[in-house]
Amino acid sequence: MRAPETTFSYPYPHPAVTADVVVFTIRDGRLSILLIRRANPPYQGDWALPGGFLDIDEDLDACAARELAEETGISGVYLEQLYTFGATHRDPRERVISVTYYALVPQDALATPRAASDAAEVGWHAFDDLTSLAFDHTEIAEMAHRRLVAKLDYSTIAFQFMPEAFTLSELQCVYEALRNQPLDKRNFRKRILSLDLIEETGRKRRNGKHRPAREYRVRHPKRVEIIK
Amino acid sequence: MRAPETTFSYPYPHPAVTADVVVFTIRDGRLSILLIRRANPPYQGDWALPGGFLDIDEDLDACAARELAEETGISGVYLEQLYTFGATHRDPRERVISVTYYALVPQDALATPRAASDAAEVGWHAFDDLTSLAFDHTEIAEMAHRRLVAKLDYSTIAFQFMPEAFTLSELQCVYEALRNQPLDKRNFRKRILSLDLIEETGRKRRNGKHRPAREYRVRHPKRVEIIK
DNA sequence: CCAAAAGTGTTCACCGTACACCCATGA
DNA sequence: TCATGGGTGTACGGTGAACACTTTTGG
Repeated sequence: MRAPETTFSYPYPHPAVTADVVVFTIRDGRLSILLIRRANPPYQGDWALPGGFLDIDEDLDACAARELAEETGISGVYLEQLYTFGATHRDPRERVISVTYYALVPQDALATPRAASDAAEVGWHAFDDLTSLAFDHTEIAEMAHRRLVAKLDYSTIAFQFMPEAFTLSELQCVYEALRNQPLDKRNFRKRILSLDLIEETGRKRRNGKHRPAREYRVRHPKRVEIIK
Repeated sequence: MRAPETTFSYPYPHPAVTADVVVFTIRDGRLSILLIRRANPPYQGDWALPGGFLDIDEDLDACAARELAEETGISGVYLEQLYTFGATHRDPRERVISVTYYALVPQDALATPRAASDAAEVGWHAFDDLTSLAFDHTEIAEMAHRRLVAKLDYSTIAFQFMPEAFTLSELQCVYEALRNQPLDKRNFRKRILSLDLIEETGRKRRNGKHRPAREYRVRHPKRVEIIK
């Protein structure tokens, strides 16, 4: 550390620090992310990730959760740190270090996210249709997507997208949306059930003019963690 | 973003930002990390990770590389961002956000790292013998270790520990040190060679009173990347 | 009885694992 | 000739992938 230890704090200029969040969900069978249209310059009118400045006495994780709640009304969801972006001119106003997170929101939990005062608009956007976002947020969203897809293979992260009760077909749709490819129904069900992670609720889901599907729930919701 | 857009910069206090690096190598068949004994308070006399404050016009990655070079003389090695630690009181002096990295140093490249002016001492320590470090650096080192071990399974990261020319036995020692368990020689060689990533140099290594070992090198040193 | 999604087993190829002996060299 | 690490092949079991038909309901 280069700080002169005799002074209270490091005497050189400090950068600003923000937490920004890539919020994923599955809507209509498509992976989607939540964006905010910027009400003010820079990038006024562009879509951006929810996020904001770190309070000086606030933990990083708490900042991400708070900004998410303030700007979109979403709370209580899976939230994990992704990466820290700190290129020197990523924000034209001043030096800003962005500690980024990604969040996974269950399919049903969303109704409509509410817009906060400093956001002109909040909305879900299909990930595949993203055009360019404000700042370096496109790059951030792409990294979050790569991480999410990679984690599918060695974790049970996909369950974070499910409501409390769900059917195996719904779960399969989530996997298919994330991988962007169809899966074999029999192999999928075999693999999921062999994890011994979900159990039948006993109820059935009537969903149209066809055979009703069994409902399942996660056995121990507290620890839907990495398996492997 | 909550910043009033009419002012040039965010008017609330900014935290300090540091880059800290967990430097790994293999010494005498043991995974080791490079530590610096702190010359000044806080934690005076304790061992800590190399690292230091971010310059206001410097990229994060550049800061990590610079601090590593300044404090230990090591440069040109594999360096990857790990995680960002930002608990509110992790540094007693002021609010400090630590963007952490880990580095992998080839076995031979090291002679002795040189100590910088503000470090009383620099030295390699067997990872398994670590006692507690300054700040939250123990936690950081443990996370880096978990990441390193996890990456062994789906990447070719272990080659970063190898000098330009090496034998298969040496490579196997590296894997064994990282996993902390012995591997079958035949299976190991089969797996490594099937990657088609290394080639014989044509030379042999004479290393005592026994059969000489073939030397290998990485085929395309530029892209020893994730394989899977 | 027809349309639509739910539900169900078997076969095969591949890969990771277990396992033991001969080879080349220096002393 | 002996001690030491270098170098080699096969057999087995488990896992992931391919693949098609019957069941249950609503209209």
